Amino acid sequence: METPARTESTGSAELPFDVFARDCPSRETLEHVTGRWGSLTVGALYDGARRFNELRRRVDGVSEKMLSQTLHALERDGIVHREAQPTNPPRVDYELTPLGREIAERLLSLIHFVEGSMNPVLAARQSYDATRGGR
Amino acid sequence: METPARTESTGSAELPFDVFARDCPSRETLEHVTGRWGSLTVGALYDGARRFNELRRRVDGVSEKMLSQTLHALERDGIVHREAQPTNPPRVDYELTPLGREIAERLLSLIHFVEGSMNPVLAARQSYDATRGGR
DNA sequence: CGGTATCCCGGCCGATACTG
DNA sequence: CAGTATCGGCCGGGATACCG
Repeated sequence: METPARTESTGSAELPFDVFARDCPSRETLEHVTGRWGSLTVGALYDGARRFNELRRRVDGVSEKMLSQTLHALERDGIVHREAQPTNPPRVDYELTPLGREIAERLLSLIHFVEGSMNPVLAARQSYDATRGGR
Repeated sequence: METPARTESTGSAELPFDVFARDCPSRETLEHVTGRWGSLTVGALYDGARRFNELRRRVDGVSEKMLSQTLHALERDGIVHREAQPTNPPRVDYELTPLGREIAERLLSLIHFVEGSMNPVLAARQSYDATRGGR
């Protein structure tokens, strides 16, 4: 595994990869992971391996195309492992890699916090809308 | 206004808001926070208050329109606080609310981990592309 | 079951111009 | 400086049809 080099200050010039820079590849990977379907897919896989249609049911609202596309991007980034069994009917399992698991932990921390913060958020929205009216 | 006595803290039991459900408002807020510009904007504000164009420079590549739109969504959700001073020239500061700061911590944990994982990610990409041949 | 290929629409997003 | 208004391209993403 890699060394947990402690870098918590933003704007640090020490890291070779800076997500705030427009051309940094880390921005792409971050979007794969935080994107509309990426975050939910990674989150759904944290429980364990799942099959395609199983995943599709869990990530409510995702289309076949988008799930397939999302899984490919995540597989390419080494976040998801795809294991196909040449049986009939075919069975394919998707599961997080060790890297993916670490990402999922941090993602779920965020997701759960957001879920638990929705009452304040909804209150803030009402307050905002009341103040601004329609504009 | 009557306030629900229920705590908004993370109770491991069944949450009223489930991001995996298609119609849950938490999914919108999650997207505001994890979206292409939302994640970078929240991350950039973790250091402290910033002015509009200052923020625009920090979040490399964002347009005025998208930054404005992103900030409005975050403000409406109670994640960012906007403070305008009626001076000339005008000066407007954006800063995270306490809620926003908690979200930013979790987001930055993810961002920094992704930045620090880019070498394995890039290696995985090359391996994937080599296998598939570039299709 | 587990996908890929194709069509196509809505809206995300950038560019530009304008206001206070 | 701190935005809003408008236009237009492009692509995210849903629907459908089709393969192994």
